[in-house]
Amino acid sequence: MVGLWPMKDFPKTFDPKAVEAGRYARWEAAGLFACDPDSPGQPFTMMMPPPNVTGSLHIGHALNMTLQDILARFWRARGRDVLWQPGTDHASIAVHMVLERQGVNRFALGREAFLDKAWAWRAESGGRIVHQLRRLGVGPDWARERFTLDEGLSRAVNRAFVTLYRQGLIYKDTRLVNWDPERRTAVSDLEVHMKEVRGRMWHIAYPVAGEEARHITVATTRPETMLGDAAVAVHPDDPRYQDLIGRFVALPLTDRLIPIIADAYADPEQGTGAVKITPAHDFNDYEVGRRHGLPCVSIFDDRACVNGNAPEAFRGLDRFAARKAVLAELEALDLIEKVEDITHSVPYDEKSKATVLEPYLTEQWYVNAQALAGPALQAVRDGRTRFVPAQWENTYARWLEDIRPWCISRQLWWGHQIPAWYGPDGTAYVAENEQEAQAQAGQGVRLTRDPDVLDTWFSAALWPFSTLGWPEETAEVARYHPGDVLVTGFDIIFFWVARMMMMGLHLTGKVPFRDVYVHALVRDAAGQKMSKTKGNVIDPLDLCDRYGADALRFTLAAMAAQGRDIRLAERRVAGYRNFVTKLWNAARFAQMHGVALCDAPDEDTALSRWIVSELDAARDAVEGALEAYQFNAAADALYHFVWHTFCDWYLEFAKDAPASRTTGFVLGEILKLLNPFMPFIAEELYERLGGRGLLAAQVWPVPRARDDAAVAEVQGVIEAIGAVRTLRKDMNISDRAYIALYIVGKNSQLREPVCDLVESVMRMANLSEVYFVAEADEVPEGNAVRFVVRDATLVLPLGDLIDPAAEGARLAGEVAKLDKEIKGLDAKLASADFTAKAPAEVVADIRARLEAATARRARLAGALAP
RNA sequence: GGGUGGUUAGCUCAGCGGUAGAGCACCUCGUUUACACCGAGGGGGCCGGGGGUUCGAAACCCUCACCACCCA
Repeated sequence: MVGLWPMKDFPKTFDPKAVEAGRYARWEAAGLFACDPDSPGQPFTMMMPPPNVTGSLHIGHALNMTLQDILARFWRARGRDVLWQPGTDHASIAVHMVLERQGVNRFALGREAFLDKAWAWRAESGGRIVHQLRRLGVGPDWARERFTLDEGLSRAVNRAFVTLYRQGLIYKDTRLVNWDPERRTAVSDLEVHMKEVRGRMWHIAYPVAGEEARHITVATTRPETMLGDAAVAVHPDDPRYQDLIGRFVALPLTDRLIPIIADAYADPEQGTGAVKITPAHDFNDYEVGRRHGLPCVSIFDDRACVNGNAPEAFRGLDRFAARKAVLAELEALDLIEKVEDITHSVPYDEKSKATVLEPYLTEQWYVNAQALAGPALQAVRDGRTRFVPAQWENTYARWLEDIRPWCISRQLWWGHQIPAWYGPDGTAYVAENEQEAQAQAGQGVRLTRDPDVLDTWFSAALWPFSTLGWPEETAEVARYHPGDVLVTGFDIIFFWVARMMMMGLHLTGKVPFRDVYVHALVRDAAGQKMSKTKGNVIDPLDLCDRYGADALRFTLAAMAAQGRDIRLAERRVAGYRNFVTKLWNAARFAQMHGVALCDAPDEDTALSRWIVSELDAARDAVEGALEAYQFNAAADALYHFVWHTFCDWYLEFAKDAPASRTTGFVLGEILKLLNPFMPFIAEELYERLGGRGLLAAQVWPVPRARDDAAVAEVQGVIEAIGAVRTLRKDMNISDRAYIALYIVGKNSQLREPVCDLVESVMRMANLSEVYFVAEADEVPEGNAVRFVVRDATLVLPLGDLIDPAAEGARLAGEVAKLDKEIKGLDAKLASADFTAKAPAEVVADIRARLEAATARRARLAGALAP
C-alpha cells in the first residue's frame, strides 16, 4: 500500500482540530474503552476521581485525567482488562450555590420544587465536564458512568449509614460546628478557608462586680459576641489578677454577672492577659467552657442574627449590625479603652470565599472517625496501600492520627437524605428505607424523616465499590475491587483518599486500591496558584484549540515529575507541539517514499539492528518509567528517541534507501509507544501509513534482542560524522565546501561501519571522498586538521583553508585537556584508599577511562609531531 | 507555632553516592524537497551558604538563609 494519501493531503503540519473529534468518536464506537469482565486478561482497575457535577474542565483536571489515560492505554496495550471507572459527584453545596446564583431561594420555594429545579439543572448543564474530557482524548469506560445520586449508589449510602449506625459508629451529638449562615448549614472543618484580612482589636473594660472603680480589660476582634460571654479568663499564675480569680464582672450591656476564672488558655503575654470566654461562639472558648462547666449560650440564630438570649435592644440584628450597635453602646458607656488595626485570620467558606463562617452550636450526625482511622493507618503502614511518592504517607498518617469526629449532616436538600426517621416522641429509627423504619417503630406510629442530607464526601468515600454494585455481591465487585491505583492530587488526601480507606476497609474488609499516585498542582509560569480572581488561569480547552490535545497531554506528562508542582509555561506546550510536527513530518517523509507499516524489521544491516536496539531501549525505558509512575521520564525517553535518534540519525542514514521494512517497522512501534501520550496523532499516522484496525487496540511492543556490536558500530559512525562537523565549524569551513576525509588505520573498528554507510557519511558530513589509509604519511602533503575518533585518526587535508599555527594550537589545547584528565585519573588510581575501598567495577571503569585518554593523547600527539 | 517540599545553565525543570543533563532562550552558519513548528555547530553552571560523613557528595547527615504549600 503506497501513496495511500496524496501529498496534497499530507501537508507540512498536523492540524489537530481536523482529526481529533473524528478519531475520538471512532474509539468510542469501537468499544475500545470498555472493560471486559469475560476477558482472560488480568483486571486493571482505576477509579476516576469523580469531578464535581458543577465543574468545568480546568488544568488540574487535564493533568489528572491525562495521567490516568496514559496508564489506561498503557496497561490495556499490555493485555490487562482495564476498567477506568468514570462519573461525577453531586456536589451538594456547589449545586445549591449554582441555583442561588440563578436567583432561586430554596426557603421560599420549598424542598420538592427546589429538588425539581436541581435535577432539571443537572439534566441540562450538569456534567458538562464529562463532555469536555473527550476533547482531551481520555477514554474511561463511559458505558459504566455513574453519578453519586444514582439509585444504586444511593442504596450503598443507606447501607453504609445503617451499618455504621448499628455499630455505634454513627451518632448524633451537639457541639460547635462551622456554620454557613447564608446557606444555613453546617460545613466541614476541611472546607473552611482561613483568609488574612484587616480587622480591629477592641479593648473593652469590664467592671469588676462590687468594686465600682475597678475594671478588667479584655481584647477581642468580635465585640458583638460579648453578649454571649460566660466568663473572663486569666492565667492561673498571672500576678496581676490573683485577687480577682473567683470574683465576678458585671457584663456590660447585660444584667449578667460572669465569673473570672483561671485557665492556662489565657496568655499573659497577649494584650492585658485577660480574655473573654464565649463558649458558644469560639472553638477555643468552647473547650475552656467545658473545663469550667460554663453555660454555653448561643446568641445567634441560624442566620447569625441576634436571638432571644441577648438583650432586647439587639435582637434581630445581623452579626455585622450587632457589632456596630454593641460598639456604640460601649462607646456611650466609655468602656472602650483602645482600638487597634490588625490583620487576622477569618474563616470563610471554601467554595465562594465570600461568606464568613460562624462557630455555631447545633446537633449534627457524626461518624466516629477515630474508630475507623486505625485500620486505615495500619493498611498503609503494612504496605497494603502504597503512596507514590511515599512522602504523602506522612501527610495521610498525621491527619488520621489526629482525626476528629466527622460531621456528616448538612442542612441542605440536594444530596442523600439521611435514612433516619423520628417518631412523635423524637425517637430515631435508622433504616435503609421507610418500610423498615416503620417496622421498627411499629405500625401506626407517625414518622418524620430527618430533613438533612449527607456530606457529599460520604458517598464519595464509597465510590470504589458502590460504582461496582456494592452492597450487592456483583461479579464486578469480585473482579474489579480492590483497585490497582488511584491517581489524584494531594489536596484531597484528607477529603477523599483517607475516607475511602476508612470506609472501604470497614465495609468491605479490603483496601480500596493498592497504589495512590499523588500528582502535583498545576501553577502558572510564575509559580502562582491559578485562580479566577488573579486572572492567571490557563484553560486547557484553549490550549487544545491552539496546540492540539496531544501537545497538551505530552506537556503535562513531561512535566509531571514526582513530588514537585508544575509551573506551566505556554511555550512548553508550543515546544511539544513542535515535537508533534516533527513526528508528523517523519511519517510524511516515510509516506513520500512509499514506506508502509511493517511487522518485522530487516535483519541484514547494522543500521537496522542498531535502530531496533535503540527502539528496544526506549521501549524498556518507557515501560519501567510508567510502571513506577514516572511520567516525565517516560515522556523524555520517547522525545529523545523519536527526535534525536530516529529523526536526526536513523532517517538521515536511511535517505539512501528510505523504503525499508525497518523504517516501516520502527515507525509503527513508535506509534504504539506514543499512543498513551499522544493518541490522536498516533492514530492518524497509523491509518495514513496503512495500519490495520485501530492503533489504540494494538498490543504493546514486545522486547527484542539487542545487538551491542551493531550499536557500537553505528555509534562510531555517528561520532565520526559529529567530529567532522565540529571541526568544520571550528575551522570555519562552509557546509558547501565538499572536502576529503582520510581515516588512518586500515584495521580500525570504524572501517567497516563507515564503508557500509559511506554514502550517508559523505552526505551528512559534506565530504567529497573518504579514504582509508594504513599510515599517516599516506595522507597528501599540506596543512590538515587531525582528530581522533575511537581507535582511528581522522585527517581533513584542507590546504590553504586553514592556518597551520592555529591548528597546532588547537591540537596542543586538546592534548593539554587530555593531560589534565589523565592526571586526575592517575591521582585517583594512585590513592590506596580509593583502590582498596571503591567497588571493583568503579576502579575498573576509571582504569578504562585512563587507558582511553592515554591512547587518544598518543594519537593526537602523533598528529602534532610531524 | 508545628509540618512538608523547594533552592542545579538566562528561564522552566530532570538527575538524588562514582566523568553535571534536557527543553526553551541565546550566539554562528544554513532554505541541498520530511520538517524554519527545521537542520548543523557553539557558548553558558564554586548544583543557595556553612559544617560533617565518605576513597569519592549536586545527591547522605547537621545547621543557617530565603521561597512555596499544608495544619493550628
